[in-house]
Amino acid sequence: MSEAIIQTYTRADEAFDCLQTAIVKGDLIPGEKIGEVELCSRFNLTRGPLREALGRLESRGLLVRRPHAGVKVVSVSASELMELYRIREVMEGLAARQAAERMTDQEIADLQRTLDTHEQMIEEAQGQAYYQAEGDYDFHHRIATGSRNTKLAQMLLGDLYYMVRMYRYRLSTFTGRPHRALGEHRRIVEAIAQRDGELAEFLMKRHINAARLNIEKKIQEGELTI
Amino acid sequence: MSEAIIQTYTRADEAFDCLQTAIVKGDLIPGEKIGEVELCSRFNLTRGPLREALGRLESRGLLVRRPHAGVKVVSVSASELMELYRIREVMEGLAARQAAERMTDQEIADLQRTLDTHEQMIEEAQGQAYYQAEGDYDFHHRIATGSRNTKLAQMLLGDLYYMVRMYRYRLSTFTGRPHRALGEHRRIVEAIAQRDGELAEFLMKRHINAARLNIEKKIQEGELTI
DNA sequence: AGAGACGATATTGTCAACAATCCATCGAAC
DNA sequence: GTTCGATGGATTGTTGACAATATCGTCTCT
Repeated sequence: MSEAIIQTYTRADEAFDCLQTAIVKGDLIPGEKIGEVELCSRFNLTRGPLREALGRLESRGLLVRRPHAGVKVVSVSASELMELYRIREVMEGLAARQAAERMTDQEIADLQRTLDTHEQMIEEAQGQAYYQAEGDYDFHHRIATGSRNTKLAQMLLGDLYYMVRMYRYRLSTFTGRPHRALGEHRRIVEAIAQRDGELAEFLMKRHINAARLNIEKKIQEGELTI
Repeated sequence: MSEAIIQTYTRADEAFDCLQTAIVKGDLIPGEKIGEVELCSRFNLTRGPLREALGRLESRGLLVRRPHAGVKVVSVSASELMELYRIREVMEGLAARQAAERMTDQEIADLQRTLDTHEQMIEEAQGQAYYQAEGDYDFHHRIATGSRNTKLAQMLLGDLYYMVRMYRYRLSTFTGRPHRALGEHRRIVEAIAQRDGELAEFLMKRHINAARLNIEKKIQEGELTI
């Protein structure tokens, strides 16, 4: 019954979640050395589960560990962030194509309704970047799971998005092209609704490429500093 | 100044490597439940480092853990294996394109020499699948690192290849199209040498797609059972 | 004064014992 | 005979203490 839902959470899971959100939100500064005992007292944990969580986070690339030297949050350079977007481009392109082939009509309808609420949020917030970022995340999340490709969704949602979101929180000023992005989202969903996988892939790749170029331009103009 | 800095090996690293190779080589059967103490006695470890390694392996998707219930090696279905190849297709396509843009002339020359030795191995072994598999792995490994895309290489070499190799060991009979694969490898390297990233991406995607179709056909014909 | 070496200290890596939880077997009731 | 429930055993999760190692400060030598 509800037993299937109740996943008994272990201390290590708790530690993992705490650390992950702390890293993403920027509470733990990249490059800074962190002591295990400090982390334990900060999150009310003991070192056993903490070390297990550290192992998981290291394997996901969110932090690096040198034996006997401590852990530090990974610091990603601007060029590395651009590389992340290149990876997103091809992977989410695949996700969009497979989503067009496999999403149920129900899911597609939900997705379209979601875009409506996004549009409303944008108009209400009038430039507030946060909602746009959340809406964008929501959209890509649904496409990833809609691909029905377990490993693909796992890599996108478990690895890449957390690293990208790390930067969204940090440079709180988001890309700032909400209307344009929403239009691109709409066209992608349209292609998915028509079951045109090839077009969906093309549009998604172009969408992410545009976002990358936008960030790249702002960095070169000095508006964004990483 | 190379990374000759001896990274002190910790017990957890040792456990991680042992378990990973054991899973890949098939010493640990998918689906089977494994006790922690059994693993400890098998690899001469204590439970502390072992649990840390288990956390890493779980986060990489090589095994699943249910709290208080034990761990088991992940069992991937045939369709999921095909999904893995779809992911490889787009990611290695990107790797090939970036490799064409960024590999040094020296690396490309090395890569071409590597293919020569592969050809020799194939002729000598005359159908021995093992060498072909190793050569194939070697080739794709070099392309991934040659992309100079740290995260991309990490995802390919750290996640995907291990899951794919898991199956190569298990169904010891490999794809069995060594000459054809070698020819495709040669054309990819040729494109890289000419710095034609677009062509390299196209050829790499077609190469992996062909491998996927080959395996898919054999599965449908009943020659391969997963 | 600068550079290298040495040692103290604090931090990490490891271990073995304790507590919490699940699974299987056994028993009883329908 | 079958199904449901409880209890015992085994296994996992957690904890705190112990051992190994890197860093930092100090000292000496050039």
